[in-house]
Formats: sequence, structure tokens, C-alpha cells
Amino acid sequence: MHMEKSKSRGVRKGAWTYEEDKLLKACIDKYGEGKWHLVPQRAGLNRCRKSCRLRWLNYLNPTINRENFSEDEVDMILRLHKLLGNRWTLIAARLPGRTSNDVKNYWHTHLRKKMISRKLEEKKEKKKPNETMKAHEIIKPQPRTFLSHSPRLNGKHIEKPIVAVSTKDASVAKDGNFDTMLPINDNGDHAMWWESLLNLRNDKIGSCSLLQEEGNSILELPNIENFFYWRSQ
DNA sequence: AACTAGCTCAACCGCCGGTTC
DNA sequence: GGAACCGGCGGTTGAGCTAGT
Repeated sequence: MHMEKSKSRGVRKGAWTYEEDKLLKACIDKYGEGKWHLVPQRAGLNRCRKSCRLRWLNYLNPTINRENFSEDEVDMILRLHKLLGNRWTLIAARLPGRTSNDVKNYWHTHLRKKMISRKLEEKKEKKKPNETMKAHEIIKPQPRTFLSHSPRLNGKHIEKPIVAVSTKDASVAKDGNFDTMLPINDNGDHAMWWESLLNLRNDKIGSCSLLQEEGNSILELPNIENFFYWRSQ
């Protein structure tokens, strides 16, 4: 950390200029994303690696959607925030073209007030006699990885993004089609976990890296960041 | 026109976990 | 094992803009 600070001495800070943007974009176009510690040198920028990374990820990246948030997106943010809390990167991963910074800013400027006023209303409601309210419970995702021989995978090689969602176990999409891959609940039937909890059944699947060891050897998946495994606590 | 308050969002900061040596 | 380094995350800040007075 001390090295970090001493290294960043004399490095430019503040708003990026058009010229700096051009240099950074040219550098990423040439070398690709990643190796951020090399980017300032390669691009000829007097900026720290973090500043370069942030500028690219939050502003220059051509995949960023700069339009206003749609109603669907807002609804999704509200639901996911209820589920995940302030896990902005996870929430943003479900919203194509949106960055974690966008989502975080939108939350703080628009949605937080909504939530606060809603909570105040709930408090008022709570005061009414003979009515009980359940406290909101944040269900944190439990990242998992599976052994290559895990029965959960049925020995299938995973090529397409899949989502494994379950309270106990999960079935794996055999053809990569999400709609055919329904989570199995504790009763063994294909209850739509997403539908009941989030109504997200028809959404496209975003990507997210949520992996944890199941055993001592870790399965290598080609689309590993697309592999979700949720488990309610 | 001038001032102020509130809002937005790009950017920074500190921290953390993973990797390398 | 531990120091150094890196990428990444969430919280926070502050410059610039806008609306209200």
C-alpha cells in the first residue's frame, strides 16, 4: 500500500481529457483489456493503472449503455438489491451494458430515496395493531465450484452459459437452453426459483464469477464466469 | 442577473483476495 | 511463510450542472 502511494506520486488526477481518452482507447484496441499496470506506459499516459482501468470500464468501453434506465432495469435493480444487498457488480452483471458504477450511482440518486420513503411507510403500517411485518432478509449467494466428476454436472461438458439455481440441488441444461434448465427444489419438482423469488424467468442470463471449491480439485469451465450457483442461507 | 441548494455522475480512495516470487 | 504486486470492489467525494428564489 505504501508502494502504491509512492508510485502514484506525480501521476495526473481528475477529469480525463479528450486526448487522454484517445490514447487509452488506442491502447486497449491494440493490446486488449487487462494488464492494467502496463497500460499507462503503453498508452503514454501519466495516469495510474486504476485510473486507466476505471476510465475504460466505466466510460470508454463501447459496450456501455448510456441511455436512461428503463423501467425493467429499475425493477431488476430493486429486486436484485433486495436479494444481494450492495453487490453492485453482481447486480450490474445482470444488466447488459450497465456498469457497477452506473448502478451504484443510480441507486444512490434515485432508488435509495424510494426505499427510504417506502420503509417509513412500512414503519407506519407496522404501528397498526394485530399486524406483523417480516424483516427483510438478504440472501447472500454462495459461490461454488464443482469437481469435474461431480454428479451435478452429469459428466457434461459445459459450452454455453448456464445457471444452476437451487435450494438443495440443481439440474444442468443439457442443451444450453436456459428455459429447459429448471432448478429443482427440495421437494424434487421444478419449481421456478427465479420466478417465485425474482420473476426473472424470461431474462437473459448475465455473467458473474461466483465460484468456490467443492472439493480439492477445481473444475475448469470454459465459461466459468457464467456459472451461477445460488443457495439461500 | 446573481446567488443558492440540490442533483448527477465521473473519479478517487482504501481495502481485500489472489498470485507471484 | 511472507512481502510485493495486481485486479477488483464498494464507499465516498467533489466538480459541474440545473432549478428555484
